[in-house]
Amino acid sequence: MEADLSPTAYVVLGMLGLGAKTGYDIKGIVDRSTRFFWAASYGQIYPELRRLEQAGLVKGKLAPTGGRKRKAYELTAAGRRALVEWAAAPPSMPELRDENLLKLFFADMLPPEQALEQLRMRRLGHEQFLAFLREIDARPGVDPTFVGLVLQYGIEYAEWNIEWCKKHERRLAGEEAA
Amino acid sequence: MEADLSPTAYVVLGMLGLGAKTGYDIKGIVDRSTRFFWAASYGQIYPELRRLEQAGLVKGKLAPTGGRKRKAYELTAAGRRALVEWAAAPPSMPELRDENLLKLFFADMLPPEQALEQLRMRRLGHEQFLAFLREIDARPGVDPTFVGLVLQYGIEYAEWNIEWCKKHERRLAGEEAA
DNA sequence: GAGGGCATGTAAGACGTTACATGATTAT
DNA sequence: ATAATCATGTAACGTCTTACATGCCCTC
Repeated sequence: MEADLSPTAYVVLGMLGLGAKTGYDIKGIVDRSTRFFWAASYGQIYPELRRLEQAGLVKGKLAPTGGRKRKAYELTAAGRRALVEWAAAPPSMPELRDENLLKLFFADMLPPEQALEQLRMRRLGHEQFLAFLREIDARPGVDPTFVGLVLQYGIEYAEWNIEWCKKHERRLAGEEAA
Repeated sequence: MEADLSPTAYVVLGMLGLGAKTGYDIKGIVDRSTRFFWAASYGQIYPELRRLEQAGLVKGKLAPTGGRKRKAYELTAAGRRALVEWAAAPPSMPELRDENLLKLFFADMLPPEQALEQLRMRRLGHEQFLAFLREIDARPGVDPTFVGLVLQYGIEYAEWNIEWCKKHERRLAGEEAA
């Protein structure tokens, strides 16, 4: 019905749907949840909130905490509809953006030992990432089903990557020795 | 040593390193290789080639095919150094961009059956993606080690995603029935 | 009273996509 | 002939990051 919005606009709508109130709030939740597969900065969030308000998809009211300026937003009925419509639409072909994979792709330019080292470092990156996600997972509080599912996805994805790197590290190290 | 370049600049350098000659060439190879984890359009490639030439990292010479305008590029020594330096640098924390995962994250907004349908569609997307990669894999021609490794990564990644979706489809379908 | 968290915002610039425009060559 | 492929490019627009600027509230 309405203009098509950017994925980031849906992040904003979605976070309001999950109970975020302010722009600051949204940023905080994004940083602890979606940021590893979809990040957002203040420079996007605040202007986006205003655009969405103008489009009638969210409604904000001033809700200062003492003397501290604060604007609390809510989804409107139209905003909720837009969010649901987007969430139900069929997903497109997977297309991600992984700079580290790009480095690996061009690792043939490196001497073999350094190329292998790239693989090890990729593994380390995912090990750190796994630790980060496990920490989030350990926090008390019950997540909605799919929020929890995606966190679980992140954990299993990191684990899978670690195993994948190990497997190919072994293989390449063996070939190099041979 | 030199200014820091965008990942896309390294895609251009890297493809020249792998034997691409023209901008058109680079685009074609990207579309058949890195585009699922790093895409690039003509609107980036041609201006980037000129920037890189000005920076002395690539060198182009006119090499028309008959009456058809054509400019063939090569890496300079400095260009090769810049590429190797980047490829050897430690990778950063994984940060990808997956809009479909975002939809899944917000699927709690949907009625359970439609949410489950999102999971099924994510699986279908990865099945198509797998078919696409297998076709590339079946083409004759020997890829350099890490180019082949990353293709293998794509295939295993898609397979893993398919299994992951199946597992959670079963689980959620069971819970829904219960 | 100092530091950290809460809260809002902007400006500049980098990055990237889409749509358009043009034309030669090769295969059917 | 005509469609596909080779080949180059630009302009407009949209997206996103970074760095900066501001100020209140609460805890130590």
